Amino acid sequence: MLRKKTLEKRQPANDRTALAARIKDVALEAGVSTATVSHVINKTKHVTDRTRERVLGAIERCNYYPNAHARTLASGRSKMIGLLVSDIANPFFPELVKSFETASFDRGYNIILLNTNYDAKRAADYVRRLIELKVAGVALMTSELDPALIDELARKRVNVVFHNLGTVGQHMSNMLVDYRVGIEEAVYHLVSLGHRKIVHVSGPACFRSAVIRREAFIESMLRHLPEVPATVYEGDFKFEGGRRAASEILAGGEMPTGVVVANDMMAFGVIQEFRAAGLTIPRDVSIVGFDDISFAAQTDPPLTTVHSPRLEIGRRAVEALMMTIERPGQQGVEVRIPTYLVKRGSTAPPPMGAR
Amino acid sequence: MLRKKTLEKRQPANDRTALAARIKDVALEAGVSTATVSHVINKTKHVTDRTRERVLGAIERCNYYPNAHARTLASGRSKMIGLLVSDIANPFFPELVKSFETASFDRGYNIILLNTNYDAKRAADYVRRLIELKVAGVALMTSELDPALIDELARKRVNVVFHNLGTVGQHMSNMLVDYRVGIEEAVYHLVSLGHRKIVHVSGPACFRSAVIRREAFIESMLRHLPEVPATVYEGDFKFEGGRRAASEILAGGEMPTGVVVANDMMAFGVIQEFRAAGLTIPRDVSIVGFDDISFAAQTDPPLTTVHSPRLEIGRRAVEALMMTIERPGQQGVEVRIPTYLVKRGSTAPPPMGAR
DNA sequence: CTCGTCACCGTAACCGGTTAAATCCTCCTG
DNA sequence: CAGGAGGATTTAACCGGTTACGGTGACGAG
Repeated sequence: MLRKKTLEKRQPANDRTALAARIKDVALEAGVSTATVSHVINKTKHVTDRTRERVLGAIERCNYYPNAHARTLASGRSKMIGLLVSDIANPFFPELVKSFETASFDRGYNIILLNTNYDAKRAADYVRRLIELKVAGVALMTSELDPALIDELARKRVNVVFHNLGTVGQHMSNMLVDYRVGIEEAVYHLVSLGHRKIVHVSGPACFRSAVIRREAFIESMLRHLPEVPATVYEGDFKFEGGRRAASEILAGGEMPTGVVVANDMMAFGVIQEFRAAGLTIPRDVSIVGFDDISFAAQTDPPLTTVHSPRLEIGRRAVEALMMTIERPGQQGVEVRIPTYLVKRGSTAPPPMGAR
Repeated sequence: MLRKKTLEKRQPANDRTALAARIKDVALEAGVSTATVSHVINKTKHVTDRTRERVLGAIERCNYYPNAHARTLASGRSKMIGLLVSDIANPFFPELVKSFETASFDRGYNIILLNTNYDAKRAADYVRRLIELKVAGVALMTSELDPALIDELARKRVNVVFHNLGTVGQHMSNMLVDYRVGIEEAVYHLVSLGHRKIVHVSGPACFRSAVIRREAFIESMLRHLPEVPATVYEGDFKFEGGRRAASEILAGGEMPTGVVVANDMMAFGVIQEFRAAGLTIPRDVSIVGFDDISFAAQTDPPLTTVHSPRLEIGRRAVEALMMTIERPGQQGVEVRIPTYLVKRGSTAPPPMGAR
């Protein structure tokens, strides 16, 4: 890769244009110094109109693309953001990624997407790579994070934004998605329709989000129906888990009239299993999902579900990062994002006999 | 960002460990030159076991992370790949991205995800950024690509892999997904079930993939039912477009017994609209989708659809890129990936009266 | 004992930019 | 007309690595 010595370096700029022109070639072509070219590109110093035009013309003629690596190396500023997600194929993430990407793009940043696949070791490997890349910031939209990693990020003074995790601090922000309000609205919705036998199908206990939703459900039940014991079936956040939970419910003693499910995929599984058993939704049982994935509006019946604002999470996460990137030493922020119920067709008053 | 002069540079390594240790600090700590450290890290030259251990120890003690930018700048080799997609929220892409990411990770590459949102201007902007980043390669998994852009990539000798597009050439490969075989299987499947009145709901004519599927449908019909005119309704690749197409079909004269739909989302729309009109799937009408998105297996009835192997596309795209990255000057490859029919519950023999 | 070879390691140029500080003009003021 | 003042440019050090090339010491052969 090293260029041959003196002679070749003196070759006219246009010999290089076919390949990669360097700032030096542009400077030569424009008859100015590399510093001036740099200042024109970055608008870091005032330059005469005439000079600027000469430089811009030269850039054009050389078909010059500044080398981003040389740039960040010299300036210490990078235009890249790392985005860690657990599983991009999980319908929760694509929209989050999309809005995150859009918001980053608008600010001139590129994102490096990292899919941990729920693997903590892999997440650790990724974090190391991101540090080596000297990224401007990292968004950790996953849950499987070793505290040691977070320490490492803190030591390296990397700007970070978490998703329902770490405490905020120097260059560390947190997106606090409030699952509670959504679950509360869901339970209240069913209760005000007249339901009293309401159960919950939760996610796996190893997911923090699942636990929070579960606890929120229990709390809400206690608030609205203190005399009814809150029953919970554990699923796996997947379609099959929903089916299994539903068949457990069917096998159990008393049939509930309302089910609050911890995510939409499982809710679909529950619905399918109930249907297979001859029940009609929402006539016999009301179902509430969680997430409001894009499909939820288009199933039959359309799913009543708690909307978790993925677009907003992505956008606000970038904003939070920008805050700490642009003002180093600034304290991070805690952004609270509420969830809310979207009423559709999978809920209705309980059947007469069950009231 | 520039460090203060001479004195500070002489400070002992451990003053820097808290921040970012440089290769120089590691060399000092190990009592060797930076060249040796570099060789140990990259295994580019043989080094005594004793020396290697000293270096590794120093790296450990300094908590040293090599600067990736300095590395690519000096070596001219980058460990990043650009991945352009049209819309990550489109259910076709997440799995593709996932397998692409996994395959890249395994080879030590990081991916930069770029979402063009079907916007050619944006795609152009992205390509420019990627060139500035001197990425090792670019995967263009979108359709809205200006030929001028492709020229630019060719001029800059960037390794590229397309998705059903550009011809292969120097450092340019192509993933040729064969929609034809899948459509053919779909039509043949319906024909052998006894269907004769089969129509197609296509995607918008501005999508190349939609046009190919449409033409494949017409061809297959001509092959199997030369006496029946092939009817096509144009949709938009979205749920709503499916519904609209279905209502057109219902409004039209003769009701078909089989519908081949150009993607699954529209197929769901078609099914919903037919149901609303009192029809039962597949008793009254058989529906075949295209894509085999993960939901397809879990709807009611499960959707018979053409599987388009997204996981394989991602994996093979990375392989193709690696080929041209590792052997520069090598001709690109054309990878042909077939699609195939997955029979599920949305197809059945036509109703008796219609045979 | 001298010399060549070989294995190992260090020196220093270079990658392509940024930017503090120095230089060079031009113009204004006393 | 000398002496700044101040804006436009240039000079050159630096970012943190890689790597061609040269130097050094041990050792075997002549």
